[in-house]
Amino acid sequence: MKFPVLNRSPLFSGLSDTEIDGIIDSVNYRSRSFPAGAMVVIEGDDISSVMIVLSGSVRGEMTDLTGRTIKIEDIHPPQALAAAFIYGKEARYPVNVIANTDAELLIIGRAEFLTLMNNDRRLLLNYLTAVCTRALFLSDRLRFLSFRTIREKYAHYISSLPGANSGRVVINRTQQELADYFGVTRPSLARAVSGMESDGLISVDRREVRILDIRRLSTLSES
Amino acid sequence: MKFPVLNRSPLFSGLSDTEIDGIIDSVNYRSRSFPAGAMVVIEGDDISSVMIVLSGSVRGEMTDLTGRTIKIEDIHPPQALAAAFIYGKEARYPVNVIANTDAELLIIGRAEFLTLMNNDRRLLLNYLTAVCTRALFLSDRLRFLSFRTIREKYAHYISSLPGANSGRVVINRTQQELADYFGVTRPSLARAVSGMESDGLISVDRREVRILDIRRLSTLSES
DNA sequence: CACAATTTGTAACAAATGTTACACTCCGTG
DNA sequence: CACGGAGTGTAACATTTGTTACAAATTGTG
Repeated sequence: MKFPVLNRSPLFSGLSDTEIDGIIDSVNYRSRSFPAGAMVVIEGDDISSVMIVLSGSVRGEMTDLTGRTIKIEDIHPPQALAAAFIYGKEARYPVNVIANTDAELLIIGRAEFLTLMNNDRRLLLNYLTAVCTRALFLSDRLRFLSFRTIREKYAHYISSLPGANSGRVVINRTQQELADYFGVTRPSLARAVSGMESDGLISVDRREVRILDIRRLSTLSES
Repeated sequence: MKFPVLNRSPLFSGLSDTEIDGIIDSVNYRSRSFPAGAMVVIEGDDISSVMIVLSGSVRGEMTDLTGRTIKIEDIHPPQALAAAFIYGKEARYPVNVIANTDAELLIIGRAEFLTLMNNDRRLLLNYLTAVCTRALFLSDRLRFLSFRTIREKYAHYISSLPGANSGRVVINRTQQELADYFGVTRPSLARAVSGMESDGLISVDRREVRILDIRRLSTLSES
């Protein structure tokens, strides 16, 4: 097999090694090596290809106005770069991508990847699943960040958990993880939660929350 | 033509009326009428079909813990419901959808719509463009909401506008629109901007902004 | 059981933002 | 020109959140 790592990619899941080889060979692909530290793509570049990390690792970095960089995330084989953006209107890379180590990337033009998807329904469904799941994830995050107060975020969060109707839910994250999820600091979250408890809205025992006053819980943002 | 409104849908753009008819007829579709006020889908329902509004209009509504509803958006012909989520893992409607007026919806099963896309490359590309563009939009919004301070959001916003390199940009939105985009109130935005001006970071004349001190502009969040 | 690491609760103060209200400029209209 | 609306600048005060620090509770481990 040419690129053995691909059979662990969600994009090619359900396909045999032979089929993957056949698909890759049927198209005009390139593979390109980058030495450690090399720029793979520059923020603002047009996204014209699917780029899949085959070996090594790369990282996304945002650039500050002064040129200072902030690391966003590492991308390891067999993940793809900006997979959910490829066919977007005027899609551009939102960040710089730099090789952490010597790295090799598989590059397939966007039109040719479209042909591949057209020829294999499983590949198409795999890609659609990836993009739609990403959109779901982003939309979910956006909902929580758009709530103003921590109380609102917390109220909506616990009411979305299984068991909310029965008035008793269990949060399966640490407070720190939940705070990160909400985009707030942990002490602030703890303060908001204990405030809601002393207001009689909920009753908290560590990760177990009982909903005491549904009506006020939902209207707290207006009072 | 069976459903004339479809030729104005981005999903079918580039296809002739005859082709659209052919595509629809080749698949097992349903069209369903809802009287004004009827529930079209319930929050949490599995997304198993593509649903396109053919006539009338429907609205998305979030439900509060008490049952109070908050209107999210209206959906008019020929828009689709939750188009970017259809193929997501365990995709569920994030909101209730209710008919504003008597409304008719075209319903095509998700697997069958996949077949349609497999048979027509233009349809496939149209759908991919829609989903990816949506992911881009969500990702962009998420970036701004994840900046802590208004100054940071504003700094990143103006530095992403054309002309930022020349040190002079023009914002083509009202202050109110920009404040909504950032998820803050207008007076707060105005205060942050005038604070940055009196700190010598920028010079503002209504919608025209000159960048005076790029270095400090990007480090303001740490001071 | 003793111990360390993790997680959570809480407090005091600083910083940022929301809220409300009002004045001012710009611009189109009668 | 007078008028009104839209957009903007600004101020005072309340509220919320961040920051920092430390204590208490829980969990895992030898």
